[in-house]
Amino acid sequence: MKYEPVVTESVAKQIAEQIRRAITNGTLKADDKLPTESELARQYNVSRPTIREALKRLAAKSLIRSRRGPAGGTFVRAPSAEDMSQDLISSVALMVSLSVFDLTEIAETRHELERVCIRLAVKRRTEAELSRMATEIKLQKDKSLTDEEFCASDVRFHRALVDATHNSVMQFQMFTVIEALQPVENMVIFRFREREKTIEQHEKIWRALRAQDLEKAEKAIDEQMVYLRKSFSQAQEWRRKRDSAETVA
Amino acid sequence: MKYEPVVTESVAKQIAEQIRRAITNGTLKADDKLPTESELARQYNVSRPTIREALKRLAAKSLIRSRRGPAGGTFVRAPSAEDMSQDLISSVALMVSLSVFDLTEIAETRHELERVCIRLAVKRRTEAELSRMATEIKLQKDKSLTDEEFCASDVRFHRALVDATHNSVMQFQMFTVIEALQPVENMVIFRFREREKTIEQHEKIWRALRAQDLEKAEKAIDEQMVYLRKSFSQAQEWRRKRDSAETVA
DNA sequence: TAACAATATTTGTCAAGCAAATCTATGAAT
DNA sequence: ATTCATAGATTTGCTTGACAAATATTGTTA
Repeated sequence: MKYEPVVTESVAKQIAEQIRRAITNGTLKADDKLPTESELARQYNVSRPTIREALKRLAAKSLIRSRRGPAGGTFVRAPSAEDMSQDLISSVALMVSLSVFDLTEIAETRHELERVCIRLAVKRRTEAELSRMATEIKLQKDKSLTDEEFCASDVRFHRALVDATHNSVMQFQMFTVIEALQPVENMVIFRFREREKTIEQHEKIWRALRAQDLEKAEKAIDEQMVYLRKSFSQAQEWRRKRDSAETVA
Repeated sequence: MKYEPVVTESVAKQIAEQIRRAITNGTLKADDKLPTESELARQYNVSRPTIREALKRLAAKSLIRSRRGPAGGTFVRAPSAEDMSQDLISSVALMVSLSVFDLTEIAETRHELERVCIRLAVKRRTEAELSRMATEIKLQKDKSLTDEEFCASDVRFHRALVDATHNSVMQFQMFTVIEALQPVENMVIFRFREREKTIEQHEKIWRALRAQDLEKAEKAIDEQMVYLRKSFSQAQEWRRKRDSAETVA
């Protein structure tokens, strides 16, 4: 007979959870130093390897960092938005590769979020973002750019657009979907998209943003997305054909 | 003189990263069994505790799970959207408590995302979601409900609204901001919001959704958010006063 | 045949210690 | 006296070896 998975959680996990709570509820603050591993082992009445397993769990979530040496030890680390963004992006990438998330849904979400961004950006964009975007557009016109460089510039352009919302939560959310779509988007750009058309759309967005013309801006975003989706389904079609060809062969 | 933090990453971290990549790129699939810890230790030429530290890092990200016994071992676990959502929510909650994210920004993001949701939901809502929402509205009218129960019902109402988009990525994103705002929102409801007004707004949203009337739906959402923000700033004001009073005392 | 017990396998934990990093303080050379 | 090098001291990183607990399998007995 099969046993049900045991309910008792490992000591290491419990300790990790306890420390995590201490961080969450403010008992442990950023840059606070935890006791040494030996000290923790004594306090919790467990061995040092067990403590280490607990700490590694927290380190995996970048809640703590450790340094060796006399002034070293384990310190609480305030997770930055960047850290979390990176984590989230890699998780989403994994789920896309496992087909948990559908690319079509990601594309739709991106479109809708970008519409939101443009609404906010039209109101709040500063010269800083406008000039960042202008720089990228200029760069994109350079015919000697490789496809990789062009894609990277495309990402930077959209990042500047998101930054123009001046809302860090919005940025956080948006980066996730932008990055999750990036592999496919690169493929699309490599195979099907003409640079001229992309640049033209970027310029439309930029002009609308500079003029703070919401209507034109939304139209530009929609147009861009219609085009991206068309290329995107072309790419999927192409990939479908290639896959079925491989199956036959 | 201070040393720069050492560049060499720990062996355990490298191994964890290697296994993570194997999962990401499909070399290891869901429910695949990894070699035993001893076997891995032999393969990587490290000790078992080191392997365990690596595995615990992955377990912390719920990429693997372990069972004891002869048929036990370490198995690759396909992370579900639920897992990830939970992870993300707890991370965001932490960052809110550390003031990395501003509540005003979260509120704005939620408003904008909810506008997006309503746009999609108006087109795609099914009877299932409509009836879930109706159930909650009915429940909310029960005067004997505790504040906690009322809040929980409020969350379920909005969850149904998000589900009506039938876009799992959108749901994923939305749950994050809903949950991140929840503690404050509860406080607001407890102290400042009148239930009748909240219910009235829910009903407006529901009717617009049933009629698939986009204009009315957007208006209802906007109205709700104006009200929420007003209560929200009242609550912040109240908290500010309480804090400064404490400082004086 | 069915219930039960022994056994093997695998993760969980412990113990003690060495290695590597790195800060601090001491001492030597200028 | 000041600066530089060097020798501890301290803390994490890692190893070895072993035992404990969980649990599937296999054999034994009623």
